[in-house]
Amino acid sequence: MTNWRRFRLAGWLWFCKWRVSLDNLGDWRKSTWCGSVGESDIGSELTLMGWVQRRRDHGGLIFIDLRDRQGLVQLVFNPEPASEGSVNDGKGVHALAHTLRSEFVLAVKGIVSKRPEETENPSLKTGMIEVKVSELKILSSANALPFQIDDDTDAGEDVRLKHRFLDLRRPVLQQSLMLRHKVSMAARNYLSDNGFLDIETPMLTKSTPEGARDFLVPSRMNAGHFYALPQSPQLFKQILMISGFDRYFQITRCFRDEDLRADRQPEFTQIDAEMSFVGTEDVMGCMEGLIGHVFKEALGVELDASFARLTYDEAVGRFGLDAPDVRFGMELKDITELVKGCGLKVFSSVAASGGIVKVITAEGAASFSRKELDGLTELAKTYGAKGLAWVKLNADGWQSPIAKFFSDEEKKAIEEAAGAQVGDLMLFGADKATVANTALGRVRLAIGKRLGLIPEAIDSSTKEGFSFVWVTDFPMFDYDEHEKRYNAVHHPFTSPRDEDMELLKTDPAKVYSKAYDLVLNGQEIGGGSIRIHDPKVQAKVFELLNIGKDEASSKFGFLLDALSYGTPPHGGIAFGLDRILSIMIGSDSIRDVIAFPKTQKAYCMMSEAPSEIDSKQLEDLFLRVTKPVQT
RNA sequence: GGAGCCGUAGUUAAGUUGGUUAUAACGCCGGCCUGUCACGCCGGAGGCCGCGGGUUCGAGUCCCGUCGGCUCCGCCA
Repeated sequence: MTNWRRFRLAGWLWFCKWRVSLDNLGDWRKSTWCGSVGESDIGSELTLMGWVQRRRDHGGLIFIDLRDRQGLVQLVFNPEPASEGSVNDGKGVHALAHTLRSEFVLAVKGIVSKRPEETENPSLKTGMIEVKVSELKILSSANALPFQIDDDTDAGEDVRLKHRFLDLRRPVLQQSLMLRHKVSMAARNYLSDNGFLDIETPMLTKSTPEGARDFLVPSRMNAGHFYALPQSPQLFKQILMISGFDRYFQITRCFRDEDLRADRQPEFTQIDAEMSFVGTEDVMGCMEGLIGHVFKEALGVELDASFARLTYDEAVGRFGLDAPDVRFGMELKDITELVKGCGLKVFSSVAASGGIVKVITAEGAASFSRKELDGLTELAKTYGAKGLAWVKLNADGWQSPIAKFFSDEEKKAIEEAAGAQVGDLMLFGADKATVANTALGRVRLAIGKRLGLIPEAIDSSTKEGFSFVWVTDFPMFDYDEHEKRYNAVHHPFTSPRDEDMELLKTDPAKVYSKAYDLVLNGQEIGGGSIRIHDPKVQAKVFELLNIGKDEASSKFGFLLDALSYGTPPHGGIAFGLDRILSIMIGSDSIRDVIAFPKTQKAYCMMSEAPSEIDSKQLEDLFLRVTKPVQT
């Protein structure tokens, strides 16, 4: 490079830095997505727009990976002059390219060319071609980034959530949200094609202290009165059935002011549907069609036409949980009768006092270390178990702290009931039924993971990755020992089974409902029921739930009123869209499928909501904050 | 309400028994570089060790509290 040329270039670089104004888009329009440029475009001039993924500046040659939602394409900047009449002459384009940094937004015109021999990049969709840039516009510059825009970025989730606008540029999140769009469109199309009408229900609605805590909205027009954000459109969709719409659906936000989990956000999205003149099988059948359509459209996976069924009692009895993971066996076996007279007091006394003793057998797990067993015991304890007895079945018999309490006959009978072979590990839960089932059910899942029976990453390209099961026939009520009253297991509008109607009066604890949950890979992804359409039955259920006449009429008066004006038998279901998606993409957290999720303290790290408000706003709403502001 | 894990440059991490000037990688800034694609090479800047208190001659390190993130129990009809 001559001194003169060096001087000219230095001048250009100085000019590029000095100039503060960015280029205007002008009449440039993109001709295609960066990630969609292909070999068929070779030879043609394209206009591309996107973000600078990475710059590889060789001093002479400069390579830029330009990114948009479809992918990357390599731009090449040559120092040679470009064609006449371009917005920058060739040297200008090249010099300008030196100033490019990560996440600058560019518009370029250039010729698509086949890459020279040996420089193709097979790991890139567009790796056979590159774009030789003749004209460049810098539409926007960017500050140094808090983290790399990259699928395997190493930044923590809190950093990413604070800069969610950058996080969302990562291809993996772009793809998740595109999948979300596909799922939601497929659901809409299926439901619409099957006669369901999309009808909106209010977001400002009535607080119903039953169930989850409400998010409340103060009413300026009505001092001291509050709306609640809907926990679900439950009552409104039933009203729509009573109004004669016959089939309704909505993909809608629901709000619950409860503590968060990996699979629970304060606002989440339901695919909500309701149908008239149907029974449980009609709803389940129709929804199998919905789920099948969604998986086909969104993932290209052809599911079985119908899903497995388990009653609630079977699910809890065999798997310990009402959302069973049926991808593997290791079922719970009841040995209460066998241990009634055994020498181990923990077992015999539980058996004698109405509790249950159950066992699971982990194949080949006799090799588990003491540490692993302790870990499983700790796990069982978090679910209320007092401990977790274990037996390693070795060639020479039981290796176990509890071995000495059992006779040879008892051991043999237990092994047989448990289906245990030499080399297996038996784990026992002894407690009241709910505790023993839950604890063993959870231990079963932990061992399933440990033994690889639950795959670490599911294969979302085949139906084998997805294990659906309906859980039906839930109990109507469970008894709240603290408050000494019945609670609705599903919700207070769920219909009892026809054959159990009489039991409502005599033995409510034995009444089963027409409720059903859909479980996918051990996670509840949806649930619904046939509703009560007889006001007399509804009144009886309220009575059992200890909801008095006045209370019922003040909380649900409009529904009770509506029920008495000609109500079709009806029922429906709601799916957790976020949960379905997180399973589809193999994530443990629904935050990965929500554009702007909140932290465990229900805080948005990007917008910094919730926040304090100024006193004028409070005055308008007739509110006074009593919490100490800050100490 | 409770349990556990975590918090050190922009980011991710290391930091010994409590002991000189707190390391590294990536990123950033500057220079060189015409076939790279995690480009390469040379140089440089960058720190309230989350915050507050305590123990100590001395604290990133030990103790107490607190704030924040994550996971879980309770809660989520």
